[in-house]
Amino acid sequence: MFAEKIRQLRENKHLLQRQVSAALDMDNALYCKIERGDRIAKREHVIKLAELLDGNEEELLKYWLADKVYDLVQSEENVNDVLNIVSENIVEYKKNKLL
Amino acid sequence: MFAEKIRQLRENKHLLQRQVSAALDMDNALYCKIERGDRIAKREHVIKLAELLDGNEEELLKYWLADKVYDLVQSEENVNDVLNIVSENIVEYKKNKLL
DNA sequence: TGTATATTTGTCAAATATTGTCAAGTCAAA
DNA sequence: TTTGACTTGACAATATTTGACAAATATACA
Repeated sequence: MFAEKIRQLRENKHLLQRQVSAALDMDNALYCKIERGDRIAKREHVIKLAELLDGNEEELLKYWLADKVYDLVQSEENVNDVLNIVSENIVEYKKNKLL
Repeated sequence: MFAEKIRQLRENKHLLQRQVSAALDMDNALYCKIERGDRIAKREHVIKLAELLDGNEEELLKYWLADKVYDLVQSEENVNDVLNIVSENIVEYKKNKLL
């Protein structure tokens, strides 16, 4: 998801992985893994990527987070049940947060 | 969410934290934190808890995971957008997983 | 009040997980 | 067959999470 998006963006700009990873001050092996989805980027990298590749930061962050969420729940049988519990209880969660 | 559930279950059985934590072979300070929601239990502990407190294991696991998901996304503005992305792409995610 | 027991909190060390680096690998184009 | 881009795997460096312990607070009750 996130991986595909940044690859698209990079290719649209005709940039090499090497160039992007240099701009992010990151080993290109690591960038490669991120772009292939076998490593998850850090939040700060997502933000830099959005800027660098002229992507929509908010959107990229959402896909990046979605990947992390999936990562967390993938082992569960009924992923949707879990997502629904979260969704239905957001307000409640926020309340408890204040304590 | 998960925290409240296990507290309920424990109180229903008239057990002390000390007793539950002993049965789980866990420091009771740690169990206390879990029951208050300031620490997240390990999966194995959730399973043992379900058994010990006569709770529904599957349900407890779902609430436990929901907490973890919320933990992950709470900083994001539109949590529901993120959850929807996951939900809508589960099939797609599973496909990519195979590679 | 004073004592005993239960729960909660803070801090630090140990365990685990994540992120980054390096060297070696594949692949395609020239 | 050399070159450049990308990929992979193993390991090192960091960061995060979990657990242990001591001390603080709360609750019950003689």
